[in-house]
Amino acid sequence: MAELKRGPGPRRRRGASMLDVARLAGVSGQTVSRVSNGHDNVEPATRERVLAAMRELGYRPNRAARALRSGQFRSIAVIVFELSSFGTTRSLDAIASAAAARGYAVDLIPVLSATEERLSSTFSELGEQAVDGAVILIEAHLLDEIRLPDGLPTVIVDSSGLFDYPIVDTDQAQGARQATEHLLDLGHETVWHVSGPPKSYSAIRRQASWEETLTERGRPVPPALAGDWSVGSGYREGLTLARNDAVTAVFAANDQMALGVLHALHEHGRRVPVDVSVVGFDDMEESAHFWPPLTTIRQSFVEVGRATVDALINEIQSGEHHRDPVHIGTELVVRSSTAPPRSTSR
Amino acid sequence: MAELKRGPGPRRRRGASMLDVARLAGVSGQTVSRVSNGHDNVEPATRERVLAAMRELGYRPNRAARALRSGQFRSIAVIVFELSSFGTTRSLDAIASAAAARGYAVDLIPVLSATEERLSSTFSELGEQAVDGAVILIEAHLLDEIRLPDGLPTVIVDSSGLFDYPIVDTDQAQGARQATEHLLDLGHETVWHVSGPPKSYSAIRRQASWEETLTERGRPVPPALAGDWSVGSGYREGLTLARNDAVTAVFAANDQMALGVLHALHEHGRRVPVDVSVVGFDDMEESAHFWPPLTTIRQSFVEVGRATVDALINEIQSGEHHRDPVHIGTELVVRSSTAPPRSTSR
DNA sequence: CGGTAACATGTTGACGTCAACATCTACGGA
DNA sequence: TCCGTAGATGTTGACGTCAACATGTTACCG
Repeated sequence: MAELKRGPGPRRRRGASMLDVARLAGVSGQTVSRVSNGHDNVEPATRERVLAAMRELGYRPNRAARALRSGQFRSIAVIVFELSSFGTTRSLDAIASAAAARGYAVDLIPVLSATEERLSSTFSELGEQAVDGAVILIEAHLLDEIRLPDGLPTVIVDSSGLFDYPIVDTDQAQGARQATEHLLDLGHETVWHVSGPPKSYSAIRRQASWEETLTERGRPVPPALAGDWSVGSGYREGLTLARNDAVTAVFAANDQMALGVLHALHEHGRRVPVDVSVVGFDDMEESAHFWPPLTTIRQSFVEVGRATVDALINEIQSGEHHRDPVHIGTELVVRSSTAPPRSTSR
Repeated sequence: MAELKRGPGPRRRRGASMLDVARLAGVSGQTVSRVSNGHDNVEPATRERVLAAMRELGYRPNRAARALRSGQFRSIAVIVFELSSFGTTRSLDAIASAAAARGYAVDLIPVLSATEERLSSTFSELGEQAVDGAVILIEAHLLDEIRLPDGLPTVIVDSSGLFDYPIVDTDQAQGARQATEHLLDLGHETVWHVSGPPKSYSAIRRQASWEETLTERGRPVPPALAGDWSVGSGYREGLTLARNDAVTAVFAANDQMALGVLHALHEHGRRVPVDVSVVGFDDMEESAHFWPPLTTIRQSFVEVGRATVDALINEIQSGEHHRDPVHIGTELVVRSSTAPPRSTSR
């Protein structure tokens, strides 16, 4: 009976392993490992032979095996709510770059917005992810109902400080103060505020600082209008502001809502900045080309991302828990959406 | 001499393993594996005991071990150039969601924009990533100089079709035709075009389709103005258009550039849509609140993401290579930035 | 009441890597 | 000459999981 011939061994899909390289180079697997990891106790000639074999076989170390052996995945999870928000996107970008620079991969874990119930299941699955740590880019309040996996190093961006995790964030208070003071300094009697979602700590802090600044200066504090970061909410609240002739200065908690406010003001024929001045927060790329170009508060997402990754990787590698919050400074960018009030009434 | 007491065994950082659970439940590791994977050949009572043990120990399967055993990582890489572009962000979001729904993790691999040289190194490292496949969200032209890892299933979003990888993309031609025809139907003599970067295939196809539509209708084809997707470039080219009184209709290859064009037109006192009509492409959330609200072409990033992930996972699991490009339809969204020309000159 | 199918459960080994330890070689000093 | 030593290289086993196979148990059949 004819033998079953299967060619030169079963064509396995997997790539070449260390042992394949070792065989080809006529050395032991361990030597390949040493070359692969750049250890220096290898004869130059041997190293050459091994490298050649690697090249010939297209050898790539298997990360799964490495991770299994070392217990480290060299990758971190970033948990995001949705990417539509400008800030989140930029933070993610910055975090990914910073992580890559440190040799860590980034696992993107999206949480469905509509079905928040899915959140907890996502989190419970997080424990199964092949990651050494996690960055939470979600509005922190959602964490109330959530149990983070025990023992997984975690850093939160945007938080109340109520949680026992390191926190990295833009200095919200500073930014809101800069925005408010800029408008007051121009001569406005007071400043109205369109806030972010009432459960976001970033939003809360921006609002608190706006209020504080007004109070310090002895100005009346108008009721804050609650938005949700979206352009649409800015427009909605903007309509209210547009109808109120007493409004001469508005501080929106982000640029997107500021855009909505501009839209509403335009629709109602209120001129910007002649009748009403508007300030945003974020300095997204588009803001310089709004009509009129938007005065805003610039925050450094790159720095936030770098600091976040630093804090996380530091905790992963040292096991230590840095509780000190890190705050990244902000900068006022003046464009043409702000000007002195038409008639300085006082 | 006193013994070194170290408590109840060395406190290992690693979580409980299958064997720990097995021991606690008084069964073999294999039975735990069966419960863990939902096989049904386990006595209900035993299953209960195992589940209880899992709960008590907080057991989570180790993905590295699973991956090593099975040769599958259940994760895919998404290679992005930068996240600043709206389209990329939305695609990424959609891909991440679709992948999560299929039980795959997403590895975000950023490629530095400034140092394009880093690109190839990133790619060579890609082989080391613990992924089963890759999605390329980069402008495909960058791939010319790049060697993709052999044998790694890959899908390209935005491509010329020159590569031997499955391609998924919005139907650029259809969208550009809709935009151009909308303006012509309003009575404009012809349509000017601010294109995307000349090396992006999406941009090329939008431009080609714009040109073709004009030609079909026997209209003059003005020179295309080359932008690079950014607001700033839209503004720059917009200045040229604003100075030219012959321009009554503009089709910008994306909403961000359209915003720049609006800015330039405003600055030069050209009214939109009275003097000039403008159409964008993408329908980003902000577009409805530009001033005036932007008429644009809506593309379904969700569908593109889903189709991309489907194609990729399909290839991963079946090993088959679908070469047919997938095109996702577009939709014209009419807002107030377009209107008939002031005086229908003919 | 032996035989055996059907099912629950256990045992073994291999996936690829690398730390720890074991050998082996070459060379210098006494 | 012999030993010690340093450096190169090899051998072994374990990380956690799961497919394949082995064993045990029950129950039903003729």
